[in-house]
Amino acid sequence: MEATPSRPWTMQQIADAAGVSVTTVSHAISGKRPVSAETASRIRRLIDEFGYAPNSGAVRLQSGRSQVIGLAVPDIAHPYFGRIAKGVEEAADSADYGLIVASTVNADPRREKRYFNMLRTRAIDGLVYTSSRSTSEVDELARQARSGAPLVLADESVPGLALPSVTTTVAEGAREAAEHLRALGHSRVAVVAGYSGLHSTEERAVAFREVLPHALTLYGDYEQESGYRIMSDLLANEVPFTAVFAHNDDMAVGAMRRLREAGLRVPEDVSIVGFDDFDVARIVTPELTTVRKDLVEVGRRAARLLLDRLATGEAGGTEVVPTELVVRGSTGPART
Amino acid sequence: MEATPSRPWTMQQIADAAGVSVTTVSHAISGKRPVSAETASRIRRLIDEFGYAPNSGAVRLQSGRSQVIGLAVPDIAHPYFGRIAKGVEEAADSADYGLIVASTVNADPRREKRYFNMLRTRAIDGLVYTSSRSTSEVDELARQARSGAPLVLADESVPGLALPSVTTTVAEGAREAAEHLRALGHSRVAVVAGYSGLHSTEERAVAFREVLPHALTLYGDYEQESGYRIMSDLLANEVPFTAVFAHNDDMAVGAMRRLREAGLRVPEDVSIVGFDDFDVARIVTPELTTVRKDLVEVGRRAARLLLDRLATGEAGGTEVVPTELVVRGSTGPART
DNA sequence: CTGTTAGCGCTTTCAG
DNA sequence: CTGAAAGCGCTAACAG
Repeated sequence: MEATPSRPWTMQQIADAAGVSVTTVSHAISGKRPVSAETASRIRRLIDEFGYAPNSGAVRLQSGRSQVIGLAVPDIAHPYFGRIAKGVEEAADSADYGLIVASTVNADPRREKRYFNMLRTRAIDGLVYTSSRSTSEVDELARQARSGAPLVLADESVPGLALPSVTTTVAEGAREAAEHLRALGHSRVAVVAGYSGLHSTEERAVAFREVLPHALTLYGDYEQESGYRIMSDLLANEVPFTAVFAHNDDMAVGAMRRLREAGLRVPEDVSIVGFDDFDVARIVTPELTTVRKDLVEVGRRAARLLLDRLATGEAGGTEVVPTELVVRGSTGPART
Repeated sequence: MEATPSRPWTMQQIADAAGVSVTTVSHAISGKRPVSAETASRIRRLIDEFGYAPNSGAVRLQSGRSQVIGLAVPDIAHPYFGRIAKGVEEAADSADYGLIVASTVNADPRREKRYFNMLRTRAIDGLVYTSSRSTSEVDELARQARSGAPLVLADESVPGLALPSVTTTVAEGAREAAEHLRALGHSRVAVVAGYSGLHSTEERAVAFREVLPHALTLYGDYEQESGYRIMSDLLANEVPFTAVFAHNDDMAVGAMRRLREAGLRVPEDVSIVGFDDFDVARIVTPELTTVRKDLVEVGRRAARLLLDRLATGEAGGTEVVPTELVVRGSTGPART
């Protein structure tokens, strides 16, 4: 089998075939200068026939732009980041930009620097960053921001970092969840929170307690197992509660599993509210009451913010995507 | 705020600062030619100090290579493709390649052509393709394959297309599932299959019937709802069966939901086997017996196959990743 | 061990 | 409306 595709056509070859100069071919393609109708159509025909496409390296070198943006995520396989990625890809694609995905897993220092390096080599024109908790990252982020690199934060803003960002109304969401529970008569509520270092985790915890001041807050790691474990601890210590608010659906499901194992019924004995509205929320029985977060939209807007900046040169501000409480079967009146 | 990052340093500037020619700087970086130890270290220091990184457009134009590969997936937000993407990214990253993700959703013709176009513009050096069912795609794929484009198929091979690919032992998986059910005494089994057009769907259906020849096969679309719907039809027609084999976990869960609504117990009345071993398999009650597919490994190997080809020029062959039957609570002895 | 020179394929002045 | 020519930043002969 032949190893390498045949050498691609160059603009010069199209020009020769059309009997014009490369300048004319270039302008016929870009439309930045008038070209006689007849010549233009001849060139177009030749381009189609040859299957010519301009060499991206040459375009990039000449223009200084790569028409590619980057997306840094901890784990592309996780549905949470997958959704953000989907939105980013969608917006990038419709602006005719490519999307390079770089994983930030494991805080591997080499990988950590990778996307910033892409920015410096001009492999990408800008970067959508979904925050991790690593402080070395935050330092680098701050440095890049100061140097004016086109950077947008998606989903998670970093306090003290004046970077354009797209977040969601997690505080409102948490407040709504709390009000929903309070309206059902719950007053003793356990909160299964996310990483304690994350800004959005704190926002939720604080907002929730504004409505239910005595909510007992325990921190997990957003994984199902931590919901399970925290619930185990609560049960082992005979902590009295009639409702649980988990910072994501996975932990809610973990908590629910533990409750079921303990012989407690949802929602008769304990009500549960999750966060995110992922697929699991509709798979468990009863279906989960949860706060929906439109992460695809977050990704879409983050990319648009970045693309706008690349187009206009003006760093945009901050956008907020609304959350929405979705009431399903996992919440009911407090047992009295 | 300043709009654009300051113009990056060029190799010439490093050379001037070091008092040498660009050639020497270039070789000091690449190591393709000896450079005096002293000069080399001076250059290295300057590079660090300036934060210099070679312009990727220039490198690309010069070398004809972009150090980026592409991944075409129907939907990056779907955990199925997210896992493949994770493996591909991992392998690409460790070979110092970037990864451009292109979505192929909705069979939008413009998007469909996009990654092939990237190949032609040399924006990517090769492509990992996860098959869709669109025949226009298959034609284009065949054309590209013939022209020797560096292409690797991941997860799904296309019969009649001699392209390097990485698949899984779905037939063995289906056979194992069938044997497991037969050993439990099941003989009337309903199969909730995937898209009828997909090669891997047929493979599973055929292999399953080799063991359980009378299995009634009904085609769905891999979505949970289709499992639900197919189960409804089966029930409405009073088709007798004691077990269900679904081609993925989502459809298994849909079928399970419908069974529960009909008052049937799993596994006492009906046993269920899924496929993939996704998170849902462990969330439902009882936990799902399923055939595990290591999609991250599929992605990893597909990328490696592609990268090897780019490095050596030799198109690799076909690799197969093993599946594994995972027995959990959703299967039990046939009701007699 | 180092420098000079010629491009890679394209866009964009500057001149018709 | 069209061309010639000068680079964009880098690598790789070729020549010391």
